[in-house]
Amino acid sequence: MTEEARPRTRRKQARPAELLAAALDCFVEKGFAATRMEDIARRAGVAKGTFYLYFPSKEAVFEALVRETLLPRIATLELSAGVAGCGAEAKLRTILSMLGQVLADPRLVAIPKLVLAEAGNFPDMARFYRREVIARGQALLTALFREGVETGEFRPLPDLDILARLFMGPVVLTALWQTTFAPVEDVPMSIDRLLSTHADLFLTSIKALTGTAGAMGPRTGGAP
Amino acid sequence: MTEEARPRTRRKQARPAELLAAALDCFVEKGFAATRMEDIARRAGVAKGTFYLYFPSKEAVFEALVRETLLPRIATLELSAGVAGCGAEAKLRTILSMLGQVLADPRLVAIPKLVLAEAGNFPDMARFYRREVIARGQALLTALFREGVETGEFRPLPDLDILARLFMGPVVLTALWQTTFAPVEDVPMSIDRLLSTHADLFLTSIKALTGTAGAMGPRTGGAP
Amino acid sequence: MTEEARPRTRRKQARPAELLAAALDCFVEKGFAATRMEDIARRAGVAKGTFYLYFPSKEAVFEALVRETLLPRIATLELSAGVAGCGAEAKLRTILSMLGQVLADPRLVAIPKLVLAEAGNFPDMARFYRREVIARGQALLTALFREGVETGEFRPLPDLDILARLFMGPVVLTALWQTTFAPVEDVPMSIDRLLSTHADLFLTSIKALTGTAGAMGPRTGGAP
Amino acid sequence: MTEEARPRTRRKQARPAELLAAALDCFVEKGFAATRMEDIARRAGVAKGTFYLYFPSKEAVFEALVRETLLPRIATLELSAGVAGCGAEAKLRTILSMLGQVLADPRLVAIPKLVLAEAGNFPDMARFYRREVIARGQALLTALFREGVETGEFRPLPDLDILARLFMGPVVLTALWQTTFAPVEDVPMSIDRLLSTHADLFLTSIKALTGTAGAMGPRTGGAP
DNA sequence: GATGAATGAGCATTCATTCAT
DNA sequence: CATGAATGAATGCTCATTCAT
Repeated sequence: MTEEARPRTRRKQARPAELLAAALDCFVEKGFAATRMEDIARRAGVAKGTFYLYFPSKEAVFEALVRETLLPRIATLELSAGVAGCGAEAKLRTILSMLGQVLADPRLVAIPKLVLAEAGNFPDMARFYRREVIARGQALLTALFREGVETGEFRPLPDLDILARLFMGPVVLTALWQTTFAPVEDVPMSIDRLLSTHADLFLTSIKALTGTAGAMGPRTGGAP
Repeated sequence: MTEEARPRTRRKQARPAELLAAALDCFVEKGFAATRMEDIARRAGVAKGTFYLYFPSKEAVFEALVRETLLPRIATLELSAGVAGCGAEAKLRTILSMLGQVLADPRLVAIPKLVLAEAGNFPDMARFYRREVIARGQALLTALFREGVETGEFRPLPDLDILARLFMGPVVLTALWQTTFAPVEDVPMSIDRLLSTHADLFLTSIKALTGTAGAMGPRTGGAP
Repeated sequence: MTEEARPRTRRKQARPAELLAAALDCFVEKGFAATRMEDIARRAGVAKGTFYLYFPSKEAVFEALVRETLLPRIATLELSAGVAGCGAEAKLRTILSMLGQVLADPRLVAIPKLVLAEAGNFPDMARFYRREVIARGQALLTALFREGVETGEFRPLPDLDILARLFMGPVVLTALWQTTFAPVEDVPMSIDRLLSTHADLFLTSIKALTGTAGAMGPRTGGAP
Repeated sequence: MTEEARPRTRRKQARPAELLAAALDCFVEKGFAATRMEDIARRAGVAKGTFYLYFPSKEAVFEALVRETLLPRIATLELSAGVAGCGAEAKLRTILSMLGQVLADPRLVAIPKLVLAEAGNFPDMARFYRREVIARGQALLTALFREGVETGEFRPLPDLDILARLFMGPVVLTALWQTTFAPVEDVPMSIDRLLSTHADLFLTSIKALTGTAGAMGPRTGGAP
């Protein structure tokens, strides 16, 4: 009843999101350039013209998609980095695990991939992504590293920017793997395993020396 | 003399390479989809039809480009990894510095970027890349890690595959940065600095504990 | 009170005229082909669909516009030509001055201009215009010339039809100028001056010789 | 032989003109807006794409058409107005007869008609026409009137600009008639008769009095 | 071999018209 | 009566590919 009460109106409200979802599906499947407007429309269950009632052009959908999907994500990350009461290491591990969830969702990883693939044709989009996603992510990580250094959790660290990039490197590689080779590849990669190994290696590299003996002790397992 | 003796023949021999070079220029500049056959032909200084005497289609150029450019690269890497007489660490650093040279050359980084961007439209190409570039690179790194462990340079390491990925992560991220955001970005990133920091962090993480006390000592700088 | 008593009814009565006015505005601004139904509707303050309650198609508005606007005009001209008590010359001058008013009003000249521009696409409209406007105007002028000849105001004149066309020529040219080049042109043309010069030249050409000597002698051809 | 020697080359040379001719045919038949690119191409006997090898857009054909057709015409008129050895009256009559030929050729009159009809959508074209056709024509006529006044052929005339417009009025009206109502009308109009009557009336109005007494007396107003 | 004119399928976008609410 | 969301046919333009010279 409620659902069908005013279908016309209800649809009207839902349309943009439906179209965006359909567009994402298409982009994921065949890439931006190879996706025809009609594909998107048909997948959303509307006629071609209907599309243009909601988005003025193919590029516009792309932009909206990036905007709607990425910004909430990064905001969430920023939030979780801001909570007090736990150390920098814990926050970094949390971030990595949240990124792990993104990496595991094909529809979510697809967006950064699209931006990368189409950046040449959409410089504005590239700039937007750089400013709103990368720069914010980098700022977030840099702040965490500094926090860790200041609290003594991490040893003195130069080049926090570079550190942030090294931290993200495996994440980016995995994103690419998931979007590019996973569809073509039977042997799956364990994202969690990779990320937790990354966390272990990376964090022990930058952590302050605790105790007397070998810092690597715990990781080496049975080292005498 | 010999070189210019039979210009017609010479040209005929050189044509495919000239066309590939022209194609790469175009792809770097405007991406695969946005490059028209005529662009490539004109840049190579031939007529549109001439192109088809050497390559049957646009896709074929792409494939040839990847084949011709990537395979020698990876072969070189394999060679340098094979030479005896130096430790695994030294070899890993050498590889990183060779990759650094690739990263610094826009025309070279462009190719993996193209593969990534167009993988969706060229599954065969993705498979080829996965098999001939990634798998071989991974095998190479895995072998090096194993070598290091066996010689006692590195501590016992599980999951060599994952390690290889972690090792490549920052390289991939940098490649993407160079091809995607560098053209749009004024603030340049120091590739060498990033890679050497990566080498330092990563290698000390996996190296066997030398000496008695804190393994991180050297890196911490002022450790007593 | 009466006027506002039943606004709904009132609006319903006024709608067609409002829509026609809006349509005319649009046609004047951007031409018939470039005017979208939505433009007209929005300018009239109604929704697109409402338009179709009053006019079945875009063409229909056009036809109604011509019908509603032109017929009263020509009727007025016919009336003023019919009044007795003044000579043919006076009537012709009156007509010219009435036409001058039409020429000075952009919204009025626009209609004939539209008919001309779109005649190819609306043969029926062209026929209607030819029959109801041109033919009646021509009949009116022919009658006036004949009247002048009969009363001795004008000299004997052959080809009254041609004369009517010559009389209207400058009017038509001015209409075109106003609708086509005036919007694009800074140097304005004095319509009144042109029309009065036209009246002077034209009328003295056809008037009977007054005074003693044959003023028009040369023109009469065979006068010794 | 010569004709078919190098058909490919020959066609290449002839194509633009063929396309222009085809376009004119289409425009004459259905107007600019209603003419589809494919109509033009098909009528020229080529494929749609071929059209774009020669003209970058629909508008471009229009412009080329106006340029190629009108400019030579007006140049011819200017030439014939420049020849010495005959009076201003003779030259005006010559001009009128040349215009008569234009008016009699449907394909020729169609062009000014198109300009008029589409001026709203192509302000540049309107400006071009105004500058290159109208202004030059007007200058030409004005010069002729001045010449006649100076040689004593014509009586002193004020407002030469207005005179030029009055002279052209019937020509313009006829042009419109031919393009707009003639296709819809069975009763044809004798162009020659109209133009020669126009010449007679108009010229005798402005000619100097040749007889004894002041023929123009009445018109000059204050002549004693 | 080399050329470049010709092709025509393909696609983004527009807009008059309909009809469920 | 009024609305405006939905439609889909229509059209300008692009570009990979072919082939006569």
